[in-house]
Amino acid sequence: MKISTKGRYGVLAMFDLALSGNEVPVSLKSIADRQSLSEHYLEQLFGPLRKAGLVRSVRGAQGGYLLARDPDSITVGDIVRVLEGPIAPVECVQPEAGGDEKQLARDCCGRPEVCPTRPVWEKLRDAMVEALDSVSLGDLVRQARERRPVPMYYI
Amino acid sequence: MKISTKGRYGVLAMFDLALSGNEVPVSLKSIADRQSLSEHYLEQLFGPLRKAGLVRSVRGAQGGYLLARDPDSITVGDIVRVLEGPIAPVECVQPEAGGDEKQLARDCCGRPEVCPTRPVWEKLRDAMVEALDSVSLGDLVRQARERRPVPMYYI
DNA sequence: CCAAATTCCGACTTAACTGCTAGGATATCC
DNA sequence: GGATATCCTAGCAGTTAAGTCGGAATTTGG
Repeated sequence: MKISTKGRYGVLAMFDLALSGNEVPVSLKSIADRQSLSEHYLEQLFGPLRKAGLVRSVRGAQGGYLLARDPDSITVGDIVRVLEGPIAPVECVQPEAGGDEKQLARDCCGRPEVCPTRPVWEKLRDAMVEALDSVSLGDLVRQARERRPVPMYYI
Repeated sequence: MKISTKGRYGVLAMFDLALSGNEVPVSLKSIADRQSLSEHYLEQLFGPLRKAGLVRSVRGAQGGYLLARDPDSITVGDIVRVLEGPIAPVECVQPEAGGDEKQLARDCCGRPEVCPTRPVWEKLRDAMVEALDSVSLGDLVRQARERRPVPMYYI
């Protein structure tokens, strides 16, 4: 029941990007240094994030990444879905909503009748989706600024 | 973000136990047959479940397992915690409640200041705990009976 | 135009975990 | 006493997690 480092590091890196203002590109190296992550490993995460349209890249010296959208419009759920796949505690409740749920319900667990435990997993899935989609990068940035007023040189 | 087969099979097997009335012991073999699971694999799950006090065992011929408590007092969360460990999306929010949360908060992610993404994981954890603890075996049994009125021989 | 910085891409590695299976000891009912 | 069970420990093949490595392509500053 854990999310992997992909999800954790991905959210942290995206938070870092959001906190950095989004005016000039931010290099993975600087993110890796600030957040104590492996630069090479971050590369693996930003490929999918770019393809999913959550970040834009700028190649070459002084290049890096920028959020592709407003921080308030990017939820933690968006990031997790890209890096970890569909938010679902078990495969048979993966579509997350609508679609061919009805059909899935019948085949679930390889039995013809409806799986008796399915309702719990659906409830769990919905709770997870709600929790992750209700928090945006903008929210995280504002929370962080409250705790540590402004990124300034006190010392 | 998936729960493993331990959790899935465990909940299904406990549901089977609850559905079976809890008057005579139910053997793992019969559960395995009904739910299409491996008997040997179920054994691995019922050791911990017994040690955690969720089921009682009766050894010998005509033996098997019984729920140790009222089906309404055993939640899906109880079962999942035994078989999958603490319900928490990341390690640094594991205590689930109270305790030395404050202290953990500071050391989280190996940095001295508070981890900026921690609030999301706490929110997710709480949502998961609430979803899993709000459903009992009794609830599942009643739901199942509604759909398939009574376990009777129709054919 | 060159060198440094940086994204981009794919392969490789190591360790741990998952999902079983095997075999046997012990207890109990008929 | 034999069939039926739980109990316990070990092993094992396949997958995944978490990174590492090396190098190509692209851009900027000097």
